[in-house]
Amino acid sequence: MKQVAALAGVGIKTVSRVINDEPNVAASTAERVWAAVRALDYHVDLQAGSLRRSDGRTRTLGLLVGSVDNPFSGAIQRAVEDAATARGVAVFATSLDDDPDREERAVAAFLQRRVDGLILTSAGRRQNYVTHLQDRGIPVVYIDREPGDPSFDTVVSDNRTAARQATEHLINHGHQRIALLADRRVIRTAAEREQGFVEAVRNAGIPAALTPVVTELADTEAAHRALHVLLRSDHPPTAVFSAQNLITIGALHALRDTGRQYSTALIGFDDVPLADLLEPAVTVIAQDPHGIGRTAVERIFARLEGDTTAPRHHVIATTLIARGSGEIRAPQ
Amino acid sequence: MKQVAALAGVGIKTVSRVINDEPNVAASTAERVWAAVRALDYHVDLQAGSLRRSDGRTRTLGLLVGSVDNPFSGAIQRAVEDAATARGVAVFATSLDDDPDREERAVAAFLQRRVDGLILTSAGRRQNYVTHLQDRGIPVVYIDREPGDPSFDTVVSDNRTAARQATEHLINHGHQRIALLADRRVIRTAAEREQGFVEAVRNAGIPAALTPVVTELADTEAAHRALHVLLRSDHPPTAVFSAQNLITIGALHALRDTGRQYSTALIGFDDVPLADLLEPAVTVIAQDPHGIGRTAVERIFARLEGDTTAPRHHVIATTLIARGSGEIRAPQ
DNA sequence: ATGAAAGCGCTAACAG
DNA sequence: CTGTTAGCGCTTTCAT
Repeated sequence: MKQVAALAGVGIKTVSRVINDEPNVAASTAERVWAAVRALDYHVDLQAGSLRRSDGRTRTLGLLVGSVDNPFSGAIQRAVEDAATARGVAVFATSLDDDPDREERAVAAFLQRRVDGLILTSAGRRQNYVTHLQDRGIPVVYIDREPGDPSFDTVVSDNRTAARQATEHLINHGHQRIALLADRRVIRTAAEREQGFVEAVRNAGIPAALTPVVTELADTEAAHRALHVLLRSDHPPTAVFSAQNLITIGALHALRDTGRQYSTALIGFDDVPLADLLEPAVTVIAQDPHGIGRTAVERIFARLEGDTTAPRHHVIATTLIARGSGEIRAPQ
Repeated sequence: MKQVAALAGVGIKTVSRVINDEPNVAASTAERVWAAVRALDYHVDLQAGSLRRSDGRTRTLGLLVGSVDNPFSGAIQRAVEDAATARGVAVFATSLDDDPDREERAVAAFLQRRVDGLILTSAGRRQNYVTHLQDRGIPVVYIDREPGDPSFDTVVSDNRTAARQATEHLINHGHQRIALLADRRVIRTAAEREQGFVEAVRNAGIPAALTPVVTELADTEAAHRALHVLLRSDHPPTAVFSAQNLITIGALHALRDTGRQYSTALIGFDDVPLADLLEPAVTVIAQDPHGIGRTAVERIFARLEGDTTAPRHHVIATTLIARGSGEIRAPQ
């Protein structure tokens, strides 16, 4: 900036004024400054500026998602990026991998870089960093999973209701022997989806013995194996509710292996790519990751702009998309 | 940091030494400092530090990909993140959307935040920012597409050879009427894939009249419509090479619409999710986005660690994965 | 309309 | 082994 000032023959503060579009600069002066900026290909140092700026903002956000390499997270990230970029804010994106240690390290890394706000997926375990965030006045929004602390803004899907809806859909198509395939119970969303499943089954008066519940399925392969075993058992399920997208993919493989894809009903939680091109096409409960991301980032910016109202708990709608696999009727 | 120093009863520089793990601090002093750090939940300000640090590093990288909401980009981003996080470096990820203006703005935003290095996908048009990057000594790696300037490190797939290989695969299965569906020609990779296609067809002595080339397909819908028209024509292609993943999805829809999925051969460039579960399963040329990301970030760190050897041009291997759709033989 | 001086939180250089 | 001083690039405050 000093160099720009020298080249334009003005004081350093005048350059600052021009760069930041502040008033009280003669048009001719501004033009000389811009010319110098172009000549030197000068770019302000936003970080140095934030050190002295009264609001202390770095124009930076931290985003912690399941994994950037996952369509659900990717859609969230894209929504956040779009809103942030429009306001001149850049986004640090980090993957969580459902690991509480990673969560803690990621938040520490964000703090060391003085992000203006945080959008976080929590790995579950209550972290003690959160109280400090409150004190520091850094806006935080938890997405996808409730942190168990109602003093934060949250943006989630109603996992329990959606899971109950999916299960009722299967029951309405005549099924009783319905298997649940779910992720590890420590993951809050997995537990909520299991609750919804159990409620639907219980409300319908179906004996628990008919509805095997397999949890702790951490990846596609585990889901594949688990369903394979169930389908080969003496009393195989006539319908399956797979409570997460990777699990759905494992379930699809197992159904294919055993040739049951046309006779066993399947509903998956989370949409899967190309679900409509499979045979049968896959019925799913679709979340709205774009809506989740957009809502979260809007909340952050509202807080940054001074909104001090009570924490908001947004529930983003899910949609049951009937494509065929979920409408296969139970054998008589 | 001043507060920590006060609480620990030491000078500010001693705190700095402890935080940065520098030598010449008594164990007992260090322990007192750490206690104060924990008590205040203190986090260094990396940005303030970089202002004064001799190497000037911000421990930050800029990554520009097609779109963070895209499996190919996501895999690249994940690989970059993993290597960066391991070294205490955070990553700004931004989406390009094949828009030269976005490219320019994204690079400017990275520069204003003083990233240590840049991993870029270029939107094509030669940008004049690049010369300044060179002068400034900021390491840059171009990925996915050659920038046309050999003075940068690059990490790409051999699009032309891979496209030729895919086309030859179709020819070897007896096809002559082969259609090419491709993206806009201004995108360098699209042009290269078209070249490979044309070479293979020409080498086989197939008349150009038999091999319709449709380019400028910017999205799934356009590809869907284009192939639909071809399949309904008097002399429909017996094989299709779709030169990008969204185009492949559009092609799959068109084949399904017209009931030709079992009689028309298809090879796609880029793997698509669940390709193995479709019927027939989809044969593809798979790129290695993880390998691209890993190689690019390693190049950046090598340059940051002082590697001043000539620019390297990495070509990451592609793989033809034969799953069925590409092995459908031409009708006699 | 413009500029000079101070200081944000930190690390480099040097002194003790 | 520890502390003091200066200054990174910028914005704030205040003077002109």
